[in-house]
Amino acid sequence: MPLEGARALMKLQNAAIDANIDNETDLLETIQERLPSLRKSEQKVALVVLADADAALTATLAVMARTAGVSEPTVLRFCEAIGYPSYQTFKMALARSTAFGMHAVHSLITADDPPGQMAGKIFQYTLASLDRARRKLDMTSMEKAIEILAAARRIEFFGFGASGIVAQDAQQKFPLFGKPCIATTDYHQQYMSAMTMEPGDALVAISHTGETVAILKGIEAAKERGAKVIGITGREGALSAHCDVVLVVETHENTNVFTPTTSRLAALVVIDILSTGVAMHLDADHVQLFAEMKRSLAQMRRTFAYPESRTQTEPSQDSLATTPPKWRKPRSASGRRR
Amino acid sequence: MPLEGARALMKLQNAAIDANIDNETDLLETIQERLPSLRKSEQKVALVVLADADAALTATLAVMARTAGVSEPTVLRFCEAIGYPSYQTFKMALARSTAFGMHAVHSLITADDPPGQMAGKIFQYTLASLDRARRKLDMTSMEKAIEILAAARRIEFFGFGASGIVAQDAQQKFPLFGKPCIATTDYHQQYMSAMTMEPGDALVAISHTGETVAILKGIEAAKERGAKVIGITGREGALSAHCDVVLVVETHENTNVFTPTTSRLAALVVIDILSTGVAMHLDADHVQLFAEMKRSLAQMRRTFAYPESRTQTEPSQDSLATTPPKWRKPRSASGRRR
DNA sequence: CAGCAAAATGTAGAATAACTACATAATCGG
DNA sequence: CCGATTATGTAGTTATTCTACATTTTGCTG
Repeated sequence: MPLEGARALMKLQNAAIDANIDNETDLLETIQERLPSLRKSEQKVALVVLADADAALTATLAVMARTAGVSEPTVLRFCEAIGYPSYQTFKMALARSTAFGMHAVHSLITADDPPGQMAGKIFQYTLASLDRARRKLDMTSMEKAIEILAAARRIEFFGFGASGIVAQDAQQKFPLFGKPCIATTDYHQQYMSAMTMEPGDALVAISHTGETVAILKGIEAAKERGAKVIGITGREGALSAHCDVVLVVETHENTNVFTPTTSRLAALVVIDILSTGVAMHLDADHVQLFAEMKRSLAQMRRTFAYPESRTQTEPSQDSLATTPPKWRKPRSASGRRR
Repeated sequence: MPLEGARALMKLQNAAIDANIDNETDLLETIQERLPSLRKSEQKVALVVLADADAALTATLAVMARTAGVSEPTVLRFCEAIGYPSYQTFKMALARSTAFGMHAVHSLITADDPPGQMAGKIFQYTLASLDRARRKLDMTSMEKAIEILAAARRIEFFGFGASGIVAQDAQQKFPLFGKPCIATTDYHQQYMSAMTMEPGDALVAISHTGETVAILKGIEAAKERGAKVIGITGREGALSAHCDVVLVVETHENTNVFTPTTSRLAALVVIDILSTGVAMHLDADHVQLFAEMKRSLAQMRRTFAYPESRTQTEPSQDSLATTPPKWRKPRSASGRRR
């Protein structure tokens, strides 16, 4: 009797975990994690799925049971244990999570791949990495960061190497919303900038490793001067300790020479989100201004263009929505969403 | 009799088109395109699927038939017409293609969205855009570009604005493989660089619009001096005419103020592919060199790091594969792959 | 280590879903 | 308006999923 109660409770807890499975974590990853908590013959099923997810997609319940060497109901019980009410539901979820082949990421790029295949793998790897970043990103921190940036008088972006590129990208974006902003990729200049910061200013420090000492020095200086500091990094580390808000952008690890660097791409998407978030805090006038700027930039390109192409109209750039933002920070303490 | 033959032929042609459906084009897009060629009651089914793809995923054949107001076999005939042999196969394909919600892209970002939702939409939009770029990218041109870059003595990257960022990213990548390479984002410097180019040099011109006149001037100058020119652009345009190879990176259009600029991200992935392709042309010595460089960069970061984190080892960076590339251009005329 | 309880797995058959052959209705050219 | 052809629906067959129950295995206690 008490054991049954305990089991029921466990089921309930599982259900609670399950609730966020379909949206937020990769199914294959989940199966891997739960493997030890599964029953022996359910594990057989799990291993078959992990071994060849694509095959599992086309497999019928009977086939699945046979290849795993178990009975059909066991397969069903496996589905239930993972958090899906039926075999079909499970297969659908599996189809979704293997869409861009998180699983295929492990089929690394080798020197033997012909170019076409290599390109496909790089795209796949990139997409999978971004998807991972999406799932791992903490929205509460994101909201906090947006609040800080929206309230800031001016914004500084610090970064070296690939992160420097991200900083420069940010520099191109934020001023559009009337937010003075500078990207600095030189150590000395960074330090100088940091020393001139004041309360009400914001510093966005970008460092994939989170350990680059030069950046940390800049952060400390800015912090002492009373500025707010937002960190964008690949993992928790020395950087985290010194920031008001840390955005951890988790991508896949660089496992061999040929795997592309996806961290900068994910960081760029984060910049997109931040800048859009800040843009939403703007009032209608600014949005109008922004729309006009975009339009006239397009115009500028056309004017400078070759005669034969001058007639060609730019269809997309002109159809700019100018809806004023109705949403504005609802309550500053409303961080807890989802 | 002859009509039956014609129909059989048409089926065959459809099958030929179908062959690349699952890999290369988005299913919902395909359904939209084929809509007019479908029979009346099949169209009803198509509309139901397009209206709510997510609902279609969980729907059983009977439910599907009922909501569309047709009979079950009609739904099956619809699946066949779209190119899938069975309802199950179709559903799997649907699950895959809606994984990152190409369909949801049309649910634009509005000022009313709370931050969490906005971030989700931006990620979704970005992923969908990259996926589109992947499908539309021409591998034959890609291979040609890699050949040119691998053979080049030195490489120049030209770009303005967002494309300038892409150029700088390239500058950080290519030198790793012992390929002298410079990114130039200043018009005058571009022109000067172009004028000093020689046969055997390569210019990569990046322009999303493909109409920016300043870039075109640079291309012409480089071309006259006998350099090879590769263009990276968002669509066919004035740029195409002047390049040896054009890489068209198609993303989704910028439809409103808040949609992020995904073109630069897609271009960055293309740079990843190009640099990896060039890296594969290297001999073992260079790969070794590259691996060592990566290792020592990690070492450098550690040395400069804070004391408390010095003990922490960098796990991934050290496990670098050093397999020499076995694949080298198979035949220069073997462009036709896929 | 026997023996019992509880959990784990399998068996068999009921229920449901997908598919096929054929019949009827709609459409179109002459 | 009629016949030929295509489009759609009906009904029945086969395959698949699911459920209730039986059997085996595991683990624990005297």
